[in-house]
Amino acid sequence: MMKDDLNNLSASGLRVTNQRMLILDIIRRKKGHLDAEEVYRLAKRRYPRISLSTVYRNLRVLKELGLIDEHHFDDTHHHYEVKSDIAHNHLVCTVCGKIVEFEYQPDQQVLAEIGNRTGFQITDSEVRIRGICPNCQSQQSLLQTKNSKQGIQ
Amino acid sequence: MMKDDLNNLSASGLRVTNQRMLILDIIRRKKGHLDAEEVYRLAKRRYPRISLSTVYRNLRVLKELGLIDEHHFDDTHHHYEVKSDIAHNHLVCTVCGKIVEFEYQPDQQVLAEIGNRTGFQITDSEVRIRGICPNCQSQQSLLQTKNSKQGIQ
DNA sequence: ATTTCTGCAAAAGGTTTGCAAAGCG
DNA sequence: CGCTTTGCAAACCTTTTGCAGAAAT
Repeated sequence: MMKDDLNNLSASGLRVTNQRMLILDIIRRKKGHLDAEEVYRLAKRRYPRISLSTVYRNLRVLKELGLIDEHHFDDTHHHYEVKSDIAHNHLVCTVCGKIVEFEYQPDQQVLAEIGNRTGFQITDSEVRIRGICPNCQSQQSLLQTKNSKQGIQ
Repeated sequence: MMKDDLNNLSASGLRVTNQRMLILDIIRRKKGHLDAEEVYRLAKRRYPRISLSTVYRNLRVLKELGLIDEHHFDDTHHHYEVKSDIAHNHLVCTVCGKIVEFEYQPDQQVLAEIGNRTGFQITDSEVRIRGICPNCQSQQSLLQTKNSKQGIQ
């Protein structure tokens, strides 16, 4: 836990509880994108009596504090990740849902121009690429091979 | 309704029902992004006995046929729009949820390079920009003016 | 005639909330 | 001690599903 977190919290009249810090720590340590259920599962290992609603409540608090970001990659779960300064873009596998980050900064002038044209005050941007991950590609070709042997199309 | 739609549907063994065509027509006519509830509301005006579950079922069918796209901009609703060939990127207002489209094509070489590096087979990309729309900007400044007069920070 | 589709109502599944007790400052 | 936070259970809300009757091919 960093000093800044304490400042962030107390400045907002929020309290530093074990549960809160635990949840933040879990998201920080874990590379990748966790959903609420996964955070809950990991949190219980270190603090068994934590409840799922506490996880949800704190994910919201941390999001509002700007310490974490919330994404909606698919239609079922929200995903959370640490907020970072570098542009974090996402590659999403349309088969298994796997998410891989990559760095890429769209042309700033183009963004500014879009802001001007639309009147939007731009806060951040993300490039999202959809595709099929290596693992699912090989599984699909296996499946096709198997099916063609059986005469299934 | 276009001839192609009939071909698409019958080739898949699907039937051309009033409800199905109505839903497709509504999404085609409406500029912007509708959620299921809005499609339902609009559909009922033209076909009052349609049910919400029929809307959901057909949104899924049309999505699987590739006639419409589904997006997850916020944490509550799915949004649907006609599928188009040009890259359609989205500007999302973080205050009111308003969505504005814009055209912009990220550098193809860069995308290909990301595909190579990660092993993903890329199907499509989208640039998503978050910001505050003109309308919400003016409402916020109004609010600030009002609050500062009352001594609220 | 056969198969798909619809409307209704009920279920599912992720997320939120009310409340009394516990915990932080 | 006062106010926030927690755990539990119940509520919520969007989306999905089972089923019997209606509609399309």
